[in-house]
Amino acid sequence: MSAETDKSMEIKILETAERLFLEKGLSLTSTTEIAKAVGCNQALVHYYFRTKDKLFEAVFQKKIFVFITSFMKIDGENLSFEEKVRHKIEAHFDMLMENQQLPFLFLNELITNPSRIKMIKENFGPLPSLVYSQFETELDAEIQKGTVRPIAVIDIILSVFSLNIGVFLVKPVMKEVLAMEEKAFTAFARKRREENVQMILMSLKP
Amino acid sequence: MSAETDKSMEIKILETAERLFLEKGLSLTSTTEIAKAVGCNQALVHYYFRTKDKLFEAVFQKKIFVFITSFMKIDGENLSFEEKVRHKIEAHFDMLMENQQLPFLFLNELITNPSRIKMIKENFGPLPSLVYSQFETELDAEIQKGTVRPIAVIDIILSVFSLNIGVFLVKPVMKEVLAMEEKAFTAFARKRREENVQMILMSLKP
DNA sequence: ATTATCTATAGATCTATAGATAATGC
DNA sequence: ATTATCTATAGATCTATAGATAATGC
Repeated sequence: MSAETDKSMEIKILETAERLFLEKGLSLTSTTEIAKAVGCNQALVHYYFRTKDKLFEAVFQKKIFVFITSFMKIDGENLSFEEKVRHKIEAHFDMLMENQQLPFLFLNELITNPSRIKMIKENFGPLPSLVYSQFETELDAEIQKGTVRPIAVIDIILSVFSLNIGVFLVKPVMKEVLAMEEKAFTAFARKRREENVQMILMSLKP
Repeated sequence: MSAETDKSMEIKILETAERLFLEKGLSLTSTTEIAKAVGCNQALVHYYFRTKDKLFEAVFQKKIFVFITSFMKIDGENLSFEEKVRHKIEAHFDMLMENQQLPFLFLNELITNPSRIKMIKENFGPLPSLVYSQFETELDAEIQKGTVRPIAVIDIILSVFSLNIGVFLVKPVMKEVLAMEEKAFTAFARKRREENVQMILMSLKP
């Protein structure tokens, strides 16, 4: 009895759905296809998750959680502000490295179903905004001290998101146009990780 | 006889398809829906474009063209390197401002149909790489002079793309989470335009 | 008894095409 | 005559559910 067969069907369905949704998005993945990949019949998918949309929501929640928490790690108190910023950027980048299709999944949903964003907001409660305002306090202190130029948190976050996510969004194009192999891309991404950190840190200089 | 009725059905279909594909992507737009929006029957869509995929390709080509040419404008010779870079970033940003759903369309296709990238490559011939290598020459000259730190063109392009596109990708989230109106977003985007220019220019400093 | 899994099917799409009719260009 | 437009339909999905059967927990 392999580990695979040990897993409950419910979990197998969820995991397969996750894989397929990440590969091809919600609308191009059918419950029929999920069932086929799992090795059960299509009715069972609906037995456990009722509707395709609820199944997707379960996957989406999991992934949103991974995404959001990566940016919320609270660092040790003994680090300098610059080091804290570096760690946050790197944590975010590393999460993306581990979950390379994640940006595509999110962006896809942003177009087709903006209402799912509301769901995120409601489900995560006050934790993200707590972390946000804590970072804001630290940032403002640095600005007061004159070690960081006046800048809003939202601008920093947007720059980090953009630069980090951009590396993975452009991946299919680079692979095609520059005939880049997976290994070459990984090397490129590693360089970009540091490049992104440097760009952000430089942009904070007064 | 309004201007609308004057347009040939073929053009009306193409324009409507463009609008719907940009709004909801390829897979969520049916030829039935396009026909309904145009005001003709569904068979006519196929009469002019044979398949839904060919219709999409026609739209996609047009949009890719807009996207690529925005980054290829050749500036006057009398501008400094820094000013040329600024102009390129701004041209790219302005094109996105005018075509805000474009990044979503592209990213959507990157996931579902990476082979369409190949099509782009083949259809545009050597022009993009000519502009690319001309920019590379100018960049290398600056690096030689010591006015710009050693950096590859691809890194600059990726940073510009990421920062510019990021503004529009994050728009639905900002509108939802920060309850931002269209007007507020436009103001935010205008600030980001200059912010992005500054970030790139700073990152080029030796 | 309850829960998990299957078979079968209704009903709603959707794409693409065949074939009929209307409009247009010589 | 040729081109544009329509009606009708085949065939392929796909989602969701009803109802039958098998497996499991007391």
